[in-house]
Amino acid sequence: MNHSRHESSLPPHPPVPVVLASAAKIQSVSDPRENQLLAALPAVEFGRLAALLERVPLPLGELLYEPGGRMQHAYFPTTAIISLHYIMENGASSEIAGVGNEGMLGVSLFMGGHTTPSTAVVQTSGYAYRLAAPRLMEEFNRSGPMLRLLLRYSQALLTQMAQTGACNRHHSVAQQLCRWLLLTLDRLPSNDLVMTQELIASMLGVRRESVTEAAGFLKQNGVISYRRGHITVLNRAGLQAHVCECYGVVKAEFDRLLRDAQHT
Amino acid sequence: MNHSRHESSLPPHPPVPVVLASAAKIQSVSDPRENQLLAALPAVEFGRLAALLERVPLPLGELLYEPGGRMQHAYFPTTAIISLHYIMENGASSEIAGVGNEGMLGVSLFMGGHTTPSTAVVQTSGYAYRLAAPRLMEEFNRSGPMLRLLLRYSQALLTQMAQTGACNRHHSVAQQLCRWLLLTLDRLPSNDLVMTQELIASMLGVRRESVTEAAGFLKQNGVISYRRGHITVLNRAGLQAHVCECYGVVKAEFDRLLRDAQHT
DNA sequence: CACGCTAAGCGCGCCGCCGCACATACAAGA
DNA sequence: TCTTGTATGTGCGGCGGCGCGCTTAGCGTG
Repeated sequence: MNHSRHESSLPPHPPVPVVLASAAKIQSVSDPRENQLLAALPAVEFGRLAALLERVPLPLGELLYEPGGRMQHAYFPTTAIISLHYIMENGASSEIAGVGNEGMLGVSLFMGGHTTPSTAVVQTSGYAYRLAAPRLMEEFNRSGPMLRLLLRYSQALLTQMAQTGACNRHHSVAQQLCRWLLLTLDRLPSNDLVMTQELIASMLGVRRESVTEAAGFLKQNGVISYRRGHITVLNRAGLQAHVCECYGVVKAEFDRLLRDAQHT
Repeated sequence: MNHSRHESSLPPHPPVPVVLASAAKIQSVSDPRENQLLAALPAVEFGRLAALLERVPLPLGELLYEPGGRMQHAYFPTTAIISLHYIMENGASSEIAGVGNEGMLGVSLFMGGHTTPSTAVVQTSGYAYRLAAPRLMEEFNRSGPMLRLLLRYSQALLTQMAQTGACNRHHSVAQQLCRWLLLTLDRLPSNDLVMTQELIASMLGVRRESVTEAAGFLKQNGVISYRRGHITVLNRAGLQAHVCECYGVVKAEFDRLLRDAQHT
């Protein structure tokens, strides 16, 4: 059910250099295949790319892309999570999609627009492999597995965005918080997220106090616990009991993507 | 500014066979290039496709796709408008994107998922050219202008979805109504839309009464007028005065798509 | 021409979320 | 240990949108 690669066997994050707290597998072998898209590539294609991939640390809050900018790299997160935001003229913001080890940042590179109106910011610190835009395009233009994989991922991303939009309209803050926590959990090796309520609020596009209330509710039910900047999920099933259907739809689409990718 | 191909020079729709009311250009030459994507194709590619395109009438309300189904054709609307919906478990629905003569229905065909969780229904009756899925794929797989054009369109669609999602979160029903009217207007040859408030409500994902209220406000300001099932825009600038930024962003992205397509 | 269907208008009370203004913690650094 | 910054908790009034039930009115049909 949980498609993350390891259970909660990791030690809790050291509290101090928060920025690198999630660079969990520092002492383990670092392998681009921790990213599931890269892992889904056939050996030939992966071999071609492996030497071109550059492992980079992504500290919390780093801006990877701003509207109007020009992207130089695609990013394939392994332990990091990147959040795609919209920031509206009045300053209000919403997350429109998240990118973790199941995906990549930079679909606009091969979609051809070169720019998007969204902002990309690191939501959970960690590592990613990045690939220079021209290298990505070379591989994409071979019209082989890479093209098919990236297009397939784009569709999953599309689904995520559409579902998030509908969820914004029809579901409560508590439901959306559950959705967000579950999606984030699926991208993390542990049950502990380094995250303030304020940040979550800006993701969901709601008031910080609304998050406090929803989080308080979950805490009372023993689903989560938290302290200053950390949230620990105690009971995953509890989250699933309160979440709306949107989580399941998005999750199913990502699962399908990776299943399909087996026979690419 | 208004990129529709003709001004409001058409006669008002005949009231009776509402279903075909917008098949406005029945007596004029029918040309696939009324669809702007097809028009943007270089002559060679267009020539290859022209014989494979089949002109079909799309009556109001026709379901072109349902979740879990398998799409057999891509549709390139000329006078019709297709709406992509999400229908949630509790029956609530939201439009996540619209497709008019600026685009196509069926990106999932070449994205590779073959299915999407959304529903496609005819929002404004009219005509479209359809292309059998295998024919679309053959052209797409030539990795030529068609591929680049469709990918570029996918990105515009992505932008539209993301923007709609954020708009759902942060803007009022009145603003969203203006956005919806303007986007629809841009896809129509006239200023008259055949549309009940009930239908608009289900698109925006709000109560019918909320639409009534917003529409009443616009009517009082002389921006629109309406009667049973028809809405006429009297003052386009008035709509733009009340709309949120979201319209402009989506519009700009479509314009950019078509501008880029010139040098494809 | 009268009927009936359906679109549109209206008025409740209600609820969820907002915006604001505070009051409390907690944790890092001096 | 004390200070200070920041994260979290809480309580208010207000408002936008909901759900409901009902009325009014346009339009096609018989």
